[in-house]
Amino acid sequence: MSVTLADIARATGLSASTVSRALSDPDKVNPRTRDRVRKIAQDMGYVPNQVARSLTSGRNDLIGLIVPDIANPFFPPIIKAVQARASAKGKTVLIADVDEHPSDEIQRARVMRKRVDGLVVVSPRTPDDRLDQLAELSPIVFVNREVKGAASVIIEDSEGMREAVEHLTALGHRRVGYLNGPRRSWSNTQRQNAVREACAAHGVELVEFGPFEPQIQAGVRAADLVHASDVTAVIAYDDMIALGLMARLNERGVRVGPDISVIGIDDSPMSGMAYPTLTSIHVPGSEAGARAVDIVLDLADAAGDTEPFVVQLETRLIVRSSTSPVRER
Amino acid sequence: MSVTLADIARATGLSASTVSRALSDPDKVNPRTRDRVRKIAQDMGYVPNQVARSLTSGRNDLIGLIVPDIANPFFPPIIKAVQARASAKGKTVLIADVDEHPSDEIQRARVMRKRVDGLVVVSPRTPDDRLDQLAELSPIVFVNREVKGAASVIIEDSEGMREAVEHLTALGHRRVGYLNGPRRSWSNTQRQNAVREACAAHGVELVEFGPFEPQIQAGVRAADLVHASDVTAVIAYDDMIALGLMARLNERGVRVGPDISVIGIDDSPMSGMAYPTLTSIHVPGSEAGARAVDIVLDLADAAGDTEPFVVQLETRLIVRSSTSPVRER
DNA sequence: CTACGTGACGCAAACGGTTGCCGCAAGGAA
DNA sequence: TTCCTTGCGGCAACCGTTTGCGTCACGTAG
Repeated sequence: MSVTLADIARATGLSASTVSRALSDPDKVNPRTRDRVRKIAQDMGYVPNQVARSLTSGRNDLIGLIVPDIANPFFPPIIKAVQARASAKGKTVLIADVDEHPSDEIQRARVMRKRVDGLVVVSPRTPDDRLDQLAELSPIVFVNREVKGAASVIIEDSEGMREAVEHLTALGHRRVGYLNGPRRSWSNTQRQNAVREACAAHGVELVEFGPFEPQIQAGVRAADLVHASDVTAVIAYDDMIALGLMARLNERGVRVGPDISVIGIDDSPMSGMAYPTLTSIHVPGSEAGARAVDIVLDLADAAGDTEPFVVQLETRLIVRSSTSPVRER
Repeated sequence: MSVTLADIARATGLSASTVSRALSDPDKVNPRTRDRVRKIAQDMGYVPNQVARSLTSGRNDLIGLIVPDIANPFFPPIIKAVQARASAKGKTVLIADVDEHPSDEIQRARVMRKRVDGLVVVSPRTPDDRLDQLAELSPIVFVNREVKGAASVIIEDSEGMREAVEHLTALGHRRVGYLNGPRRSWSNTQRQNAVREACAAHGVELVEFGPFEPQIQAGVRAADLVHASDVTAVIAYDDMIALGLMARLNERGVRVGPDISVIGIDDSPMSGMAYPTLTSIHVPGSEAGARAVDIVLDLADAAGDTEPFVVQLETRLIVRSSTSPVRER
C-alpha cells in the first residue's frame, strides 16, 4: 500500500519515533538526521496518515461546519470564508448540510465530534434547548445565534433595519410590509423585532406577512399577498424571498421600484444581478465565518479556560434600484 | 472524557470484542447479549470514535469532494446532491474548495486520501497530466471530465448546444457569438467544439470572444465587446458570464430579448430569477453528483476489480425569455 | 580519573477500535 | 453415554502515529 513511518525508519536505519520527530517536531533531533530523514521521506512519497495521527494526538486538523442549506446563496460565501480561514491555519473543513432540517443537527454534530477539532454551527432554526445540547460538544461556535454559555458570532440586525426603514420613509413610504421568515427562526425573531422597533420609531405603519420559507417559491407566493394589500414597500426576511417576490411582481406587470419598493436582507451575491438590482441589508456573512474559525481554533487550543466569546457584527443598508420614491396615487 | 468501548465492556462484564460486535456486527452475538449491550451503550451515551474505527477497518464513512468554487451557483446543487446521496449511504462529505486554483488539487487530494473512502473531483480546469496523478488515488471519480483509465461522469454538451443553435436559427439569428470560458478549461473545449459544429451544421456564422473567467465581472466586460460587434445572439460559456452580460446590457439600455438574445449554460438556479429570465442549456449537475457518489462507493467496495465506468449525461435547452426573434434592422 | 549533565535517539505503551482465530459449553445425533 | 457440531464470546494482534521516559555516549567540570 502506501509508505508508512516504519518504512522510512527501515530505509534510514532509524526508529519510527525518531522519524516521527524529524518530521513533526524538528527541534528534537539532530539537524543532520532531520534533513536526511526529510529527504528520504520526500523521495519515498511519504504522506502521513492523518487518521493514525489523530488517534494519538487528538488533533484532527479538521473543523466541522454545519449549515442549513448550501443552495441558499447566502451560505456559500460563508462557507468559502470558513474554508479560506481554516485553510490558512492548516485545517480542512467538514461540511454538513442539514437541509433546513434542524433535528439532524445534533446527530450530525455528535458524529463529527471526534473527527474535528471544533465545530462552527450556522443554525438559525434549531430550538434553543437543542442548541444547549450542542453547546456541550465544545469547542463550538455559533454563527448568527446567541446561545447562553457558548461562544458566538452574532449579527446585529437593528442598525441595518433602522437604515432600511429610514431610507423608505425618506422616499415617502408610510405603509411598509415585512415578510416573516420561518416561524422558529432565531434570525427572524431578531429581524422582526428590529423592523417593529424601527417602524415604531419612524412612525411607519407595519404590515406583517408570513411566515415564509427562505426560498424563491415562498417569495413568489408572497407577491400576490403583498400586491393585494396596500403597502407601498416591502422588506423581506431574506434575499431569496425578495427575489421570488420581485420575479412574480415583474411577471404580473408590477414594476418593482416605481410601483412598489422591495428590500431584501443578506445582500447575497445575486442582489446585484437581479432586475431591478435589489436594495438589501448587507449581512457580513464572510466576516462572521472567518471570525468563527478564529474563535473555534482559539477554543480548541485553550481547552476551555477562555470565557465564552461573543462577537457582534453590524449590518448596513446597500441601496440599489428596487427602492424608489412612493408612487403618487 | 468520553465513553469508550472498554467502559462498556466493564459495565457489561463482557470483553471489548464482544461489545464491538454487538454494536457493529449484530449477527455474531447472541441477540440477548446484543440488546443488553446496546441498551447499556445507549444509556452511557456511547458514541463510537470514528477515528479509531477508521484506523483498523480502513473505512472512513467519508467521501471527499473537490470543487473549483463553491460560490459559483452551479456547484451548490452538485454539492447538495453529493451530500444527499452520501448521507443516504451513511457517509459524510469532506469538501475542498480549490478556489479555481488547480495546482492545489493534488495536494488537497493527497491529504484527504487516507481520510476518505473515495474522492469525487469536479475539476474543469486542471491540466490532463495532473489529473493522471490524481487518478492514481483511487477510488476516484471525475465529474464533467474524461480521464483515461479513470471513472467519470461526463456531461455531453453537444445535444444541448445543437438545440440552442437550432433555437436561435428558428428565431432568425444568423450571426451568433460565443463567449469562451477559461482557456484551459476542459468544459470550454467541449462547448467550443459543440458550438462550432452546431453552427456549421446550421449555416450560422460564429464569432468567438474571450476567454473569460466564469464570473459575473467577466460577463460585464464581455457585454461591451458583444455590443460593439454585430452578432444578434450570444451563447455564453456559463450562466455567470451570461448574467454579467445581461446586467451590463440592461444598464446600457440594450434590451436583452428584443435587441439581443442571450443563452447561458448550466441552468443554475439563478437563471429563472434573472431579468429577463435566462434561456440556458440545462446541465444535470445534481444527477452527475449523485451518480458520482454511487460509482465511487462501488469502487470503494469492489477494491479495484471493476473496469473504469464512464457515465454520460445529456444536456438540453431550457427556453426562457432572454431569447427572441431577431430584430429587424 | 570520576561524576555528572546533556543531546540524540530508541523502547514501548498508548490512542480506541476491529477481526482472525481459538476455546468452551451446550445441544443434537448416534 | 459419547462424540461432534455449532454458536457464543474472549484473546491478542494490529492499524500508523505520538510521546514519556530511559539509555547511551560524549563532553565538561571538579
